[in-house]
Amino acid sequence: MADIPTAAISRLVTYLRILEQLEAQDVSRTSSNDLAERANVTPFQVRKDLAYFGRFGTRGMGYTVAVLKRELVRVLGLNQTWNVVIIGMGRLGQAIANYPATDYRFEYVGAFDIHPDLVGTTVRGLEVQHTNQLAHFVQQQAHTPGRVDMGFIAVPPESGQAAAQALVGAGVKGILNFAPVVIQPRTLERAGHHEVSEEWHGVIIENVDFLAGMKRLAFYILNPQLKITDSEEHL
Amino acid sequence: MADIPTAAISRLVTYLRILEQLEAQDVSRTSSNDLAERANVTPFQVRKDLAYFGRFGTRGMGYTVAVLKRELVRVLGLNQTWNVVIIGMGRLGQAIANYPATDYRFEYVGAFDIHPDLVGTTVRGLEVQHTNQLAHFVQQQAHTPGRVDMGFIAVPPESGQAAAQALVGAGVKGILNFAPVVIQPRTLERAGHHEVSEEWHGVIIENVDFLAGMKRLAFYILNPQLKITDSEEHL
DNA sequence: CTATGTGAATGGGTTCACAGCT
DNA sequence: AGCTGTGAACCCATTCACATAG
Repeated sequence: MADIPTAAISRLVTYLRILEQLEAQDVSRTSSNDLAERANVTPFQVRKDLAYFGRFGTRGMGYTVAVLKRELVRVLGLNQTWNVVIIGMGRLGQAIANYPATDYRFEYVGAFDIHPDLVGTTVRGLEVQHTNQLAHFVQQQAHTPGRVDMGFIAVPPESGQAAAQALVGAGVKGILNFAPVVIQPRTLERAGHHEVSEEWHGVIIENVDFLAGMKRLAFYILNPQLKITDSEEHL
Repeated sequence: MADIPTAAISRLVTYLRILEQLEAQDVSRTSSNDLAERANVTPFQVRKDLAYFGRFGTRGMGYTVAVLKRELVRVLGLNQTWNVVIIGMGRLGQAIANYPATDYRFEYVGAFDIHPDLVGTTVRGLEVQHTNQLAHFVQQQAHTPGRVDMGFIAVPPESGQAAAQALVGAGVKGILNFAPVVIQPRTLERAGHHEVSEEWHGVIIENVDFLAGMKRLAFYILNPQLKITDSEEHL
């Protein structure tokens, strides 16, 4: 397995969501055509995306919803538990923690903030700890079932890099960054150097930035002639 | 102006954020190299992206922060007011409405929900109205300075399409969708038909989906060999 | 000499046509 | 016959090299 377009991964997530929907409606069979229509892509795209990972259908028949769903869950790594810590428990962090139906065994195991008013409060059953406890907490959990797999950054933009640094320094390999700032995959002191420092090696950063979404939307509304039927349909 | 990669727009938003940062630090000049490093892209990319819209630099010198910032603000359409309604005032809708420093004149002018416990409450100075008032509200504001330019969808996924339909039916041309569902650019009854119905013509949909972000992150952590230095750096 | 702006080349993602099962 | 799976064609975004301006 090598060389898979990142956009394909985003689409797989969409296909999976559609399959869940179909299963909830007791639909047991589907096709590349059906999936394509529901995902707003072409049937070619659906088949190609799936082909990166295997052969999940039956020629002449289509796909079995349950089978394809199971396979996509496996491909995406959603049949295992992912333990998450959140840094920044302001309104955004709280909204994330309390978002309903975080299906697929994403478990929030730690919540951190630096604000005295928040430290000690309880959010979704977690006592908010001071961020300076993060490294200690992560190392404490390292060899237990509560091992920290990902960190979510929900702090103000000016604290984003420091939060990322704290996570990476503690050994966390995956970051979902909600702060409107570009996380530099290197230590701050070394910014300017292009070498990725050792502790940042293999760290994955995903961004979720709704302020950017607002601004893109403004642009596209002003420039509708750039007929982007999908704009960022699959982000 | 024609044929601009959608990814370029995402990057412009990033460049603008960097320019704001530089301005706040009283840095008055920059270069494609400097911007590239801060945005985690190549200098070629920066220059090409800017070239789609004009010539903003001085050869041999670089860019003036204030000038480039002003030009990007203009290009992105952020020197005008954008009036926004939010549908869905649960935790997510509230977090969005209260997010600090929604700079650049995005103004929340209406908040809607169908839940009786929420209707009538006040969020960021707005009285939450019942969603069935949406069309009336939008039409009432249509020819006033409070004209609705965009709608944000922050409802549960099963209500996403209905919320979009309500917005489009009311004449709103831009949708920022936070619900984990693919909005179909057609009326529900006509789903299955490929023609985009009249009222959906020219409607722009942008998606912000953090559940999808979590799932992509899980995949990339499991498959680090797909060395995606940027994964979805610019979404 | 420095750094932008841009036409040309490259590379990779999407589209296509059809081969391959059922 | 029907629909998947896939090598090849195509197309478009990124990369590059260099001409241009200061």
